[in-house]
Parts: sequence; C-alpha cells; structure tokens
Amino acid sequence: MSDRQRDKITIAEVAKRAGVSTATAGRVLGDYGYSRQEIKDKVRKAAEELGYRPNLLARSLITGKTKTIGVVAGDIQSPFYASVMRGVSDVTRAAGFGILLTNSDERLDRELEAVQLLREKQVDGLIIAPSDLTGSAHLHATVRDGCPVVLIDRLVRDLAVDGVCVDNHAASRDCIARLVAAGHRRIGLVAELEGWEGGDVEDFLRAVETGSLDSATLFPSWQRLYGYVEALKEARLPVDPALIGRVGTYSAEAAGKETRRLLHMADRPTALFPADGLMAAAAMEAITALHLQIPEDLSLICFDDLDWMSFIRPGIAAVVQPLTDMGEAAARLMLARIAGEDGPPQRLALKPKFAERGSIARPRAVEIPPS
Amino acid sequence: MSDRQRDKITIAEVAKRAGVSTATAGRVLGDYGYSRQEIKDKVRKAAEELGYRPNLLARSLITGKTKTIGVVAGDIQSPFYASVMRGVSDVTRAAGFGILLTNSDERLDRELEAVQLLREKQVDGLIIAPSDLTGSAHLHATVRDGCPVVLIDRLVRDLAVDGVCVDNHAASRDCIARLVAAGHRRIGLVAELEGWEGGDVEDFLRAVETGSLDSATLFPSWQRLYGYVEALKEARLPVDPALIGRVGTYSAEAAGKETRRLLHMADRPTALFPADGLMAAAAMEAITALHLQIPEDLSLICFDDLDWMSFIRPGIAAVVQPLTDMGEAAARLMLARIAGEDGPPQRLALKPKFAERGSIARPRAVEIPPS
DNA sequence: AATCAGTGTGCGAACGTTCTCACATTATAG
DNA sequence: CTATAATGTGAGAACGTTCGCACACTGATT
Repeated sequence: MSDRQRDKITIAEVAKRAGVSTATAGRVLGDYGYSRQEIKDKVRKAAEELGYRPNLLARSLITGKTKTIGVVAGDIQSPFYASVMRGVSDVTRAAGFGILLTNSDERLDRELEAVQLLREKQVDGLIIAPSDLTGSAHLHATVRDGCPVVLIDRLVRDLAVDGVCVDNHAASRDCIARLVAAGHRRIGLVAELEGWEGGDVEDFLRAVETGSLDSATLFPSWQRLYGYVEALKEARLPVDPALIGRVGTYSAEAAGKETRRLLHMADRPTALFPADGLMAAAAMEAITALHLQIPEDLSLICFDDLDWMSFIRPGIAAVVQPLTDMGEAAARLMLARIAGEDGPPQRLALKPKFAERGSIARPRAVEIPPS
Repeated sequence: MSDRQRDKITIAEVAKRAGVSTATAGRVLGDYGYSRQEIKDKVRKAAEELGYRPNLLARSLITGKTKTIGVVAGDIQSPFYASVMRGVSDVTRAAGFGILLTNSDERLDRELEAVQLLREKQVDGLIIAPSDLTGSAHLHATVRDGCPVVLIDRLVRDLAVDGVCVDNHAASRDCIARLVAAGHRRIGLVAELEGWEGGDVEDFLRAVETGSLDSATLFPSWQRLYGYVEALKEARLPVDPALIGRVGTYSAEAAGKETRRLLHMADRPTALFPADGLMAAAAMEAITALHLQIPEDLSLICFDDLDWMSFIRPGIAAVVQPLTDMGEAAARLMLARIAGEDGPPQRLALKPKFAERGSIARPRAVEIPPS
C-alpha cells in the first residue's frame, strides 16, 4: 500500500513559510485581490521551494466554476467525432479549460447517464450531440439550472440553445444536382435514416411535398435525403422510393446489404450517393466486390471525405465536412456563454467543401431519345 | 445575465426536509455507514422530491478521490488514439470513472502542460503516451506523489510503472519474413524514425548488431525497424541502409516524399513496408500516382489496418493492432492500481493480428529497363 | 483637519461533502 | 444481570481554497 496520498502542500503551508496569512498567500497564488510586489515575491518563492501546486477542486468548490467542459460524443472512435473533439479540445485548451469526455453510442440511456455524471462533476458547460431530438428533458433541465449547452451535428427543436451543424441539406442537394447535370436520372441513396418521428420514408416524402418540415431539426441523414429529394424535384425528375436505400441502423453490414439491393435492381441506379462515411465505406466494399468500375459502371459521390477517397484510382468525389471547425465553433460558443454572453441562441450551419474527383461520368446506358 | 447558478439542493436541505442531521442524510445518500431502513426511505424520498444531485467536487475534496482518470493522447483525431480512447473510455465508464482528455501532439511542452492541468484537477491516475522517453521528470514526480501512471504505446525505460504496448518487434519481423518467403530480397521500409537518443540509423544498425538495445523502450517505429533488420539477418540477407526510408517526422507529405525516393531508386525495392497508418496512406498515394500495380509491380504490407485496405482491389495485407484492447488493458491496469493493487510494474505486450490480403506476390523476375 | 479613494493585510466564514468522535440503542452471549 | 458487540444517530471538524469584511495605511482633495 505504501503512502498513497503524499503530503500535499497547501496554501496554508506556503503562507506559514512566507510569514503571511493564508488569505494573502491565496491572493498572490490565485492572482486575485491586492498584494505588494515584495509580498508577492516572498510568497512565490516559498511556493516554489515547497513545490506548491493548487488544488483546483477546492477552488472550484468555492468559485462554482470548474474550468471543465463536458462533452457527450456519439463514439469517439469514429473519424467524425474524433475530428470534432480535436477542434473542441484545441479551443478549450487555449482557454485553460479541461474536457471531460463521454460516449453515448447514440443511445439515450447512455446519454442520460453521461449527462448526469458530467453535471455531478459540475462541468461549466455541456457540448453534446443529442441522440434523441425529442426526449430531451435532461437537456432542458440542464439549461434551466443555468448550465450552458451547445448542440453539435443536430438540433433539438424546442431547446433554445446554441448549436453548430453542417448545412447537410444544401450540400446534399448540390451533390445530386451534380449527378443530374452529368446526365444521371436514377440515383441511389444509401443513408442511415433511423427512426423519424413522422413515420416512414413515404410519410417523409409527403411531408417534404407539403413543405411542412423544418430541415434544421432533422437528423443529418434525413436532411440529406431532403436535399436529395429537392434536387430531383428541381430537375423535374421523379423520386423513386425504391432508390432510397434506408439502412435503418448505423451499421456497415446493413449498409452493404442495402447497397447490394440497389445494385441488383433490374433497373439499377447509374449513380450512388452514400450519405455518410460509414455508408460510403460499406458501399465501396460492395461495389468492388461486384467488380463494378467507377465511374464507367457507376458514378459515385460520398458524403464525408475519408482519406482513401483521395488516393484510390479513380478518386471519389466527396463532401468534406469541416469537422474540426465544427468542434472549434462549438467550443467558442460555449466559452462565450460561460463568459456570460447573453443573447438569443446561435445556430451555425457550416458550409462543407466539395472535393471534385474522378468518380463522376455520364451514365453508360444512354437512354435512347425518341426519334 | 439572469440567475446563473440556480439554487442547488444540498444535503443539508434534504436533511432538513427529512428531519434528520446532515450526517445521517449524507450516510444515506452517499451510501456509507449505518442507517435504518425507515430513515433511508425518508431521506431518499426527500432527496427525490427536492431533486437532489450530489456535488462530486465536494465529495472529492474530502475523500481525495475524484473518480476521474487523466489521459494524455498524442492526437485524438488519429484513428490510433481514437480507438485506444474508446477502449479506455469503455472500461472506465463501467467503473463509474470519468475521463479528462488532453492532446500532446507528441510534444513535450504540451505534455508537461497537460500533466500539470490533470494533476491540479486531482485525477486519480494518469494514462499517457509519453512523447519523450528520456525527459520525464514530470512523470517521475507524478509517481512519487502516489498518482498511478500507466504508459501506452511506448515505455519510459527508467520509469517503473505499468505499460501496455504492442509487440512491434515481433510483428514487424513477421511481416518482413513473409515478404522474404515470397521471394523478396530488396524490401523498402517507410517509417517515422524521429530522433533516437543513440544517434542516426547507422548507429542504430550497429547497436542492433551488438545486441545492446532494449527493444521494449524504443519508440514503436524504431522497434519496427529492429524487427525489419532482424528478419533480414535471419534470412541472411544484407541490410541496405538506402532501403530504410526515414521520414523523420510524423507527416504524410514527408512520408510520400520518402516513398517516392525509394520507388525511384535505380535498384528499387520489390516490396514496401510502411511502418504505420499514416505512412501507409502516404505510401499508397505515391504508389497510385506512379501507376504501379500491386502486387505485380510492388508487394505491400502495412503496419496498421485502415478501413480502405480491406475494400480496395487488391486488398492490402496489414498488421492489425489491437487498439481498443490496448486502451481497455491500460484502463484495467489503472483501475487495479487505484484500487490499491500493489506489486511490480506490469508491462503488457499485446499481440497484433495479421490480415492476409492480396498485396503480396513474388517479385517480377527481372526489372527490364525501358528501352 | 477632515474626508475620500485606492491599496494592502488578516480573520474567519463560506463551499458541500465525508469523517471522527461521542453517545444511544439494541441484540447476543456468558 | 452484566459485559460485549453491533447498529444507529448527531455535532462538529475536516478538505483546500476563495470571499466578505474589518481595519490600517497611503496620498490627494476638500
């Protein structure tokens, strides 16, 4: 066992050695209130000699600020969250804040647990990718208790807090428009599209038709479907529900299966649009397994730019989400709120870049025009 | 500004409502010491009604335990650390611990800052991928103060603490042996190989010759070079220093440049062994840019298995590091130490798997120069 | 000479828990 | 019936800081 907790040096001991009160020593070391230069030097010297290190726990207990931000990510192992975290981390570190990290696995129960832990640890703020856009009583409670919340990647409709997203809707519409411009008429979509409160895909298409949807508070994959539908409508092309590959779960296996379904259709799509990185990898695997040539047999644009897309031949065109930017922006919003910034909730929609590569070509099976 | 810090419910208020002392309420809610069932119910009811949530800061201040583990990763954005973190996170979460995450960017100054912050925040332990295997006074100090440390990915020689690594040496030797078995005689290595305390590559080769090296306390890329050299020696093949691509820095650009150097050699290697994921991606990019066919023109084995290696054609053979396992193991060692486990430092060397794929072939009979 | 603002210091009370002790009460054994 | 142990409770002191207040000293302005 030995001596576990070595004799920690406290302010009191430093004060004693410097011959001042603990209050004075505290003022010098904590850098608040008044103190003479002479005293400052004396105290600092004593602290140095004793190897004093402040106990931030005690400070936090009294100030009510921990200089720690809680983050609830979906899965830190995914490139998406890893990059976002990097952004968050860079900005917060520069401001002297620490980061308490948790994973929700996009499950509400995990998220609840995580939020509770973080709040009990008295984080100064919460950056979260909410796993459920409706059941968010815990987030409302957090806000009500005066703990700033910043949403990432998706917004909770009735939660009036800052949020940072990517403009999925526009980016997706743009991708489809490019495929359409290249002559494609049958474009397959492979997307997660997990449960939507409004019902199934057919319901969603109807809702898009009536324009009754608030695109901003949908899950990203639904936003991307929204953009897909809009682009087709703009081009006056029909939306064939059979071309909408709803994977239903965030799994590479399921995505591969759905991709194969699309590619085995009698009237198969001439272009494919996997709506995120995982779907892209799964789709790519299915495509190579079927020995389809890109772009001759199939054009491809992916949402999310993974490293391999730039160095396989041909390169795969992709939407490049500004992930670290997103983390940085979220962190900055958070720091501003912690600093006491007041005002209406800010919702940032970052504009992704587009990486043009050789995966788009005119469809081979050219429709023969009526003569 | 409004009411920032909403009226938090404390144990005292719960106690008052339940009609008991704070000590008793504390015992019930903190689940320590004795208390009657009847009292327990009463206190819990009062706590429930008031919406009491414990303040872990206060608890930690007095118990001296924060149930938080500090992690110093190199760069959370890299798949390596992201996966390791996932493992750490899973194990610690199950034990009710939080994770305070920092990035060092493999820079000692950042690491020092990070360790200081974490320690001031009174973490119960430190899991760290040390960025410098010699200048580690801060780690020695941490250990001396009774704060458990677990090393990840590389070991500090004179620091007697637990550590979890991958058996780079054996894995690398195995890869080279496979290439040799396939008939390769000139095998190129592309590795980071940043500063080594003993000097340059020539010095290293001499040191290997004399057997004066402790492979376990080298940086991974040097360990992999060690394995490379050993495998060649075992096969009685010469070690040509020109085939050792020392990138010198952890950069894709530099790795690409080094790869190109190797591939443009008059007597160029017939097989390539990029010694980690970043090097692999950079090498792959260079290879495709030169329109070399794998495995006809060049055989390839990579250290680190990236997702694209399995679905491009041909697949790329790779060493699969057990990354989350590594994180999990580190976390478990840490929890054991925190629980008071005594005993000599444990150093785990995890065995990587090998993913056999179609990137290895016999070298083409003769290199025919263009005429 | 009196007033004031600015500067500098120490005492003791916070912060919200747990811990140590003293002291009841009850159960078990001799 | 006593001795011993186990169980249960509360008062008050920790933990290591910061904060409010009282007071003291300076110098400039009335």
